[in-house]
Amino acid sequence: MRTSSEEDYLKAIYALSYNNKGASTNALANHLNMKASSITDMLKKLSDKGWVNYEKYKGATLNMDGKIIALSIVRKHRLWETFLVNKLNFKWDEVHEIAEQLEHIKSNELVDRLDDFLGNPKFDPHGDPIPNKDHEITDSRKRSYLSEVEINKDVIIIGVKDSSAQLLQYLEKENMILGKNIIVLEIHDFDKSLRISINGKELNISERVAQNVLVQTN
Amino acid sequence: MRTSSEEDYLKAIYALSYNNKGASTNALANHLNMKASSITDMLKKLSDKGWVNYEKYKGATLNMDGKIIALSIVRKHRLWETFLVNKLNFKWDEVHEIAEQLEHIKSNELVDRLDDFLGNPKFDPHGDPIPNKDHEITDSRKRSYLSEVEINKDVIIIGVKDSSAQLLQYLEKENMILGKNIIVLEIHDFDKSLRISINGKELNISERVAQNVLVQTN
DNA sequence: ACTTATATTTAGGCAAAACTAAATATTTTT
DNA sequence: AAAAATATTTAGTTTTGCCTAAATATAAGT
Repeated sequence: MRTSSEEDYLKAIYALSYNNKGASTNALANHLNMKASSITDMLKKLSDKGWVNYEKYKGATLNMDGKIIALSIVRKHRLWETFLVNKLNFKWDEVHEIAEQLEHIKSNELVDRLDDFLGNPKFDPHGDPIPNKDHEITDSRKRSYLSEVEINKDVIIIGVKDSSAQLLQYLEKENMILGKNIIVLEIHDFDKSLRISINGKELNISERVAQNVLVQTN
Repeated sequence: MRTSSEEDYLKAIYALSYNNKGASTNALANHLNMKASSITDMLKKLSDKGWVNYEKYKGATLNMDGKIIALSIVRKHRLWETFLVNKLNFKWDEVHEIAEQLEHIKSNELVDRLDDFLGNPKFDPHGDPIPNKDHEITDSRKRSYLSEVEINKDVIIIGVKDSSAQLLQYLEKENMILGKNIIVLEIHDFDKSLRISINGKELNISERVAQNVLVQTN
């Protein structure tokens, strides 16, 4: 058995691990809004429980068991977000906090039935892939940030990097919502801002925004 | 703000309070599977927080604020049970434990949207009334236990008293499920067991079972 | 009413998960 | 390579919510 708190740590380590590099104590403390000493304590515990590889001063990586748990939490989080948006008509910027709670509900049966009820979605409302029952992510889409897309290529919005309410509300206002087609018309040399076409309308957006909008390019 | 644990206590006090009589320490300890000393601790705390009237050796009652919280938890529990049965096709004996977790999810918006999504049900799958947004229970049905129904009266199953898996599975097997019509044909003097008619079929059930089946009599 | 039984509270303790402050490692800069 | 800066760990506390054991209050039986 495991606590919600332990699950949060495993998810954080998963989120902060890139290309086989582990998550550092400070990165975790920052991500989880806790003090570094609390992280050290918990990493020892997670290591004792056999979910995490931890060596003093060297950060933490997930082992197989830990990764499976982390992916099952991510799966639950993204399925619940899908439920909230698709069934209860929440906006995509309103669901994160609630899903943070729902992801800790314990019942495999529940998750799998929810998955079926939603029609076994492959992606959540933010465009992030949903791990399947076997904890695998099979995402065949070619994705990149809008800031890196070549000119005149037709792309589809599939998500955001920063999912803060501010950004999501901005996108909403500009009608840059999930599933919309976009063409990058021009990139201004001066500030790297973009002129894009969406719904036949033209629109300028900053580099900052473009760096946070995830698009499908194939 | 309040913890899940505090919510559990408030719900328990609500459940154990009959006709203006409060809940005793031991009754609460028994209901919550805890030791009496733990109950005393928490009653003091809940009293300090202004939700509970507590006097040493005299048990606890909910005040207005406490009652509203308890009813909001009951509301969430019963709405989630309805969701699990009506939307995810769980059986009514499988949902209690999951609903015990879901009832602690914090978001008024979520509860109200869930309520709408389910079509504002008045009763949960066990036949218990669901408090509305204003924490009111408006149950106009005349209900009684099957053991108390007069002979030859046509009644409808609306719930159970004991919601243990054993009983629910027994009822399922005998096809005594929610919404079914029943007529009590005879009550045997010897052991107070009942011969009933359900779906045109006749069937004997024990007094014990009849005492736990809730029916609508009007 | 007095004794026994039961219920409740008090006192002290423990584990989880956070914290602060101080000590120690590691990394970076000069 | 030494000094300074940064990162991490250790040691000791705190709060929450439970526990056990002992003390006290209330209720029941004769």
